[in-house]
Amino acid sequence: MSEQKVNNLRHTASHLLAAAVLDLYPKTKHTIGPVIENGFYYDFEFDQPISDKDLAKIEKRMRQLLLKWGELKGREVSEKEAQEIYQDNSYKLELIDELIKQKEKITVYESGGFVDLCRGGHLEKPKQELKHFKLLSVAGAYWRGDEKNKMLTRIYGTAFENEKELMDYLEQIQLAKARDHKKLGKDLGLFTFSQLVGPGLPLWTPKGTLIRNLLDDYVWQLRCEKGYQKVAIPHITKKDLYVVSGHWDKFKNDLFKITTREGHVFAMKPMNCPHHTQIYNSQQRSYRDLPQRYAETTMVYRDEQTGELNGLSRVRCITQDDAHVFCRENQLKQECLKIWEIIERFYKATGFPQLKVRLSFHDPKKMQNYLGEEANWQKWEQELESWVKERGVDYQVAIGEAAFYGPKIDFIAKDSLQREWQVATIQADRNMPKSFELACINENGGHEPIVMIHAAIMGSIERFVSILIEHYAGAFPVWLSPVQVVVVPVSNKFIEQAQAVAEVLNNQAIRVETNLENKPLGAKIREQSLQKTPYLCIIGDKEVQLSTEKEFFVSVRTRENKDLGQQKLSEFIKVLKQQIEKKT
RNA sequence: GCCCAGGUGGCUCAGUGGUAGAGCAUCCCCUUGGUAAGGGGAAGGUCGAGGGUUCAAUUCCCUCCCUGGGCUCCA
Repeated sequence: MSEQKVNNLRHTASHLLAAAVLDLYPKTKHTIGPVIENGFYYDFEFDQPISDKDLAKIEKRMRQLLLKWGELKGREVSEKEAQEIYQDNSYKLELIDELIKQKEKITVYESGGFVDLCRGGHLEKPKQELKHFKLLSVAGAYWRGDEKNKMLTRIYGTAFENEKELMDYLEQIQLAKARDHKKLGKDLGLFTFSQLVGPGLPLWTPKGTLIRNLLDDYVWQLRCEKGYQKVAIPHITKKDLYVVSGHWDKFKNDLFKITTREGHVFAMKPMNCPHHTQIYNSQQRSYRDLPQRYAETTMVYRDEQTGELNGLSRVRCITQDDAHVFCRENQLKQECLKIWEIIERFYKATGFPQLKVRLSFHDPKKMQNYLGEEANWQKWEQELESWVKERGVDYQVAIGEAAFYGPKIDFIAKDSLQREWQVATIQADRNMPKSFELACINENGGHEPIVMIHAAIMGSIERFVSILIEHYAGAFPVWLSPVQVVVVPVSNKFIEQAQAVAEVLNNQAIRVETNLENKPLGAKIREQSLQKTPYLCIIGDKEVQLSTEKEFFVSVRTRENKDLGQQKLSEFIKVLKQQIEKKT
């Protein structure tokens, strides 16, 4: 089905939704109802609260009204007529005013007695073509997306050309729910939240911590190869640091502030770059010492509004795998490309071989949001774009997505449900070096301003782990599995042998557990499957018979329900180690 | 922060104006088993917190806390 047709389908459905709502709740004011990815919505001002329990009723009315709907007939109306139609609807009047100001034609479309301000694009035969739609949820949304405006009630829905596509889509939503990291994180015992500790402050269990550390160790391994050095900084600072960096001005409402007993204002660090500049600036730097590459995985703290918090995806304490490179202009490209290389290797190993590249640029219309001169921004952005072009990768440009201090190369991963997540980032920054007067002594003995690169591979470890959990539905690759093997005796006659096998695995640095519970094998297999442990080693009479003094035999079973049969323990360990080494 | 919906044992959920139930998990006993749940028993909850209405509140009302779906924001 063509994209245009789907859009028309959904656009028509949104009109029908508005018609049904006005029919059921005549005092409602309808506002706008665009088509979005995977569906449509319509925003209303209701005179009474609407909840998702009302959706079935509205959907039913939509189907009733549809019986009377023919083609939506469009016509141009005069300014006066338009204002008359919507005399009681301030939202539509605002839209009409805008059309007038922009000297655009005002058109309305009508079907089944329902008239809506619209520029067209509908189905020709709604009654026949609009069959497979569903209302999905109710939400609040500010008029025109501005929090200063009134909050309206948004109804989300979707429509497809045939029943199968609709059902597939609804199933997709269910699938996503089943692998929600908040659910799996609990089921797999990776992290938890405590009401005493507070919202947005995850607590990591031993298993979850293991995953965090494995990921972080791998990032460090890759960075180490590129000449990075670890640094460490305190988690609070005098406010003065952020006044100089510009963060105080821009983000002071989002900082956790601390007043000392002597009345000085401190803040929990919301990012690390200003601290790192002070390490760079702790001594005079020769051009020979550059680049200085500092890496630090550390938590930052941001006073996010409670409504913005969500599982691990959005938290108040974020672990960043942060790095800052301080270098000369002529080293910038090479350093950025090194980071790019790290990013590619890391995402390949974590199951995202294809990354999309996004250039996040400033918005020329909103220069008040950025430090520095616009002409410079353009120059810096062209520079980034030229490197990306040189590498010959596809990319998109996102206006207004830059950091306030510089443009970014952002990397976007696509997960197994085809959802996209912004992950790694490389940012070239001349503003903060200027604010902190970062320089080096160059070949001529002069002070030369330097450039600073901000680079995160995972970005936020919390968020990255949440993406990984959902990407793998909790079935992590062997190298990341908190428990790689569970050893299970068929009955307690074989406990001793099971423990001996586990010890061998443990001595080979395999993460192994034994399951000696008083339960039948089937129950233990079920547990392995639910916990997504990659391998189960089964020890029973047959394995004991095969085993010798020098060599244990085990029966191996995978979490994918495959029986790999009896094999030598040493052979199994070899296979395991290969998988861990190759990170598969 | 804003709109809507929720919060009942560790988990998933039922239920009621007269202070609570199920399944799974836990613990104990029996069973000693071969590829997704063996059987029995016990223990476990001031029904998110505080206030109000009432003879009586987990249930009705208010405030707050927390969670979810969105919106706004995101260095």
